[in-house]
Amino acid sequence: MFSISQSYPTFDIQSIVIYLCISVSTSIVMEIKGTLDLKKELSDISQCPASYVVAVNDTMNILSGKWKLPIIASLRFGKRRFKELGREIPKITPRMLSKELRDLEVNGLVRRTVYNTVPVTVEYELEESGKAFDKVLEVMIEWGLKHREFTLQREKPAEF
Amino acid sequence: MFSISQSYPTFDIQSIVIYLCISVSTSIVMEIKGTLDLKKELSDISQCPASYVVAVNDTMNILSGKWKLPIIASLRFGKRRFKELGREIPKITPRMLSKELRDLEVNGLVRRTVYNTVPVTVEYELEESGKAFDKVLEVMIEWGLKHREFTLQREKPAEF
DNA sequence: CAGAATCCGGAGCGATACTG
DNA sequence: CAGTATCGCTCCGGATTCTG
Repeated sequence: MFSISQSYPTFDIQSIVIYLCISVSTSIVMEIKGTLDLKKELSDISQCPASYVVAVNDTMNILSGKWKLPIIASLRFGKRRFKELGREIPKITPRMLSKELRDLEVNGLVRRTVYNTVPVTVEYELEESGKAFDKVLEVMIEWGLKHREFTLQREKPAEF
Repeated sequence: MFSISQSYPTFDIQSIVIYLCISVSTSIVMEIKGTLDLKKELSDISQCPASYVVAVNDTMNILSGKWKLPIIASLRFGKRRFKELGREIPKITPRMLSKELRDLEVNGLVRRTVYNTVPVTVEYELEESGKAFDKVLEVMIEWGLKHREFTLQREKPAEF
């Protein structure tokens, strides 16, 4: 629906990598997050390569944690209540479900709605960003399939 | 360069999610990996939705670990020796560098070449899959930027 | 129903020292 | 140079119990 080159003309995968080296060690990322004015950061977002680091870091935060993906996956089918999620996601405990849902909520991927019923009803659903996360999943699948295909070809050359 | 719909016509993000629920809990994935004949798996790869789970799991294995991304990032610039990587990636210890490099090697992302010099010289470089991983990074960046943009707009609506 | 509180074991990672 | 070996800690996540 929209191409990378259109939206972010200065996108250059080459330029990010050096920043990535220092990114995941969380020092610089935290610095940027903490001290920078958010509005200013937004205005620079398509120019500054450092923003790429933050972007990757953001994505990694979503990916981190054992249950984030299953939860997002489950919510893709539509609104879910706490217990429903617990049933749909095998082996997850209420503690983990609660924690991961809160993470996703503060990160703006999931919207939490409380209804004044007795007892209380709580519904979770994906925000725009949560739905857009499909794109990341798609590429992960695509790469994973390709990678497997490639690896199998290389590892069994003498079989034929 | 190639679109998902072309390469994997049966690709359906909807069908994967239910599988994803059980994927990251590693039970089914391990089952598939261990018991299935690899050749058979390869032939089914564009049909079986379970392969999506494995694919995502593969990608997650790459993403896991604090130093995998920095290492890949560093290797994108070309061949590197052990010590060079150690210098380019801040704060990484030889122990972790060694461990993560071996992980990447057995997963087929990095090729390790030993030269018969005195003392020994070892060079690391990205395999095809490693280079192709750019695509994943790109989308992560794209999503991260969009996500930030979207989140900032939502959180500061009354400012104007 | 929708969680919070507490306890606890293991994996992941760091620091340091050593080796072919 | 290119790693390995050992120790120790932190924190993620599981199990269980309790609450508004």
